[in-house]
Amino acid sequence: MNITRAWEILKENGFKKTDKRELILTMFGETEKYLTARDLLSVLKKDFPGMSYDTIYRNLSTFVDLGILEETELNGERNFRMQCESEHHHHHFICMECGNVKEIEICPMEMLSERLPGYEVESHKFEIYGKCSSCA
Amino acid sequence: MNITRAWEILKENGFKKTDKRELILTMFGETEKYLTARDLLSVLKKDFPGMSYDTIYRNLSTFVDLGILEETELNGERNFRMQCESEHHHHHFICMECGNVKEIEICPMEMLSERLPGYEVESHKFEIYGKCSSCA
DNA sequence: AATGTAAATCGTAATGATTATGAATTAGAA
DNA sequence: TTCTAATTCATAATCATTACGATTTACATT
Repeated sequence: MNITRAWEILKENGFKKTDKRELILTMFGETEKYLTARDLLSVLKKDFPGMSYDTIYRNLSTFVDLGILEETELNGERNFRMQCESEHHHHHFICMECGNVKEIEICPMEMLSERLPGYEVESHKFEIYGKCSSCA
Repeated sequence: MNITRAWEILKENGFKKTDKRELILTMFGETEKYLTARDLLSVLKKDFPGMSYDTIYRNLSTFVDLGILEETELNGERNFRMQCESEHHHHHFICMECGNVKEIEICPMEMLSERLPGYEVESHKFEIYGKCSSCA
């Protein structure tokens, strides 16, 4: 996902172009790591001292709903990052040291669905945590 | 994990036998579902009106540390349940309707470690959510 | 059984993340 | 330029969780 595409999606869904959204998207565009609401606010405060959590969280929710961002929970905090370009379903290795994310191409559900007769699978979560090659 | 074994572990580690712990363990012993701190308190308040979250959370942490309970995060809340008897590593299907839990014997990490050269895997999370056969 | 002491609990307050609200501002269409 | 709904601001409320000092309790020891 790139910023241009993000704006397209926003426009298609009737959302307006604001300087706050611009900055938030820019921040996500510049990193592949997961960011928290706090991460964003601490940076955005510099340009917009009046910026409030309301603005952050409201936009994060919008972006997740529109598939611009993806979300996960780490240490009891919601974390967000740009939705992956990869068109195919995949999972993540997350480095707990530097925050870098590596895509895992394999999905365990492929070989598992047949093992759950009668069960209706709605979603699943598969994430690996550890140290990336640079941090290890 | 049964309650008798839980008390053994507590005793081994120098923890005392209290009526609060007794009730908490009983609640977990009666269900295979995940419970939240709120779930516990709402029931325990009946027997101990003065019971506080401090007591609940302190004991939940203790139990998790000792391997008596296992923990997961669902909808932004910490959820706990009796640690599975199964001696071998496994994962869970969790029914979002009734809360029932089914053990998944397969672990995706087995066939994945070799695909992460240089990466140091510390932990992983694999959970499946949906409706169990009764609820589907 | 009485005593001593560390552990556990109580009552309550603090914290941290997230959500909500009403007033003021602004983007973008008309 | 004007209008209006969307957005933001400023602030407060909520919810889950953690912390703290005072009190009580389990249980080992005498």
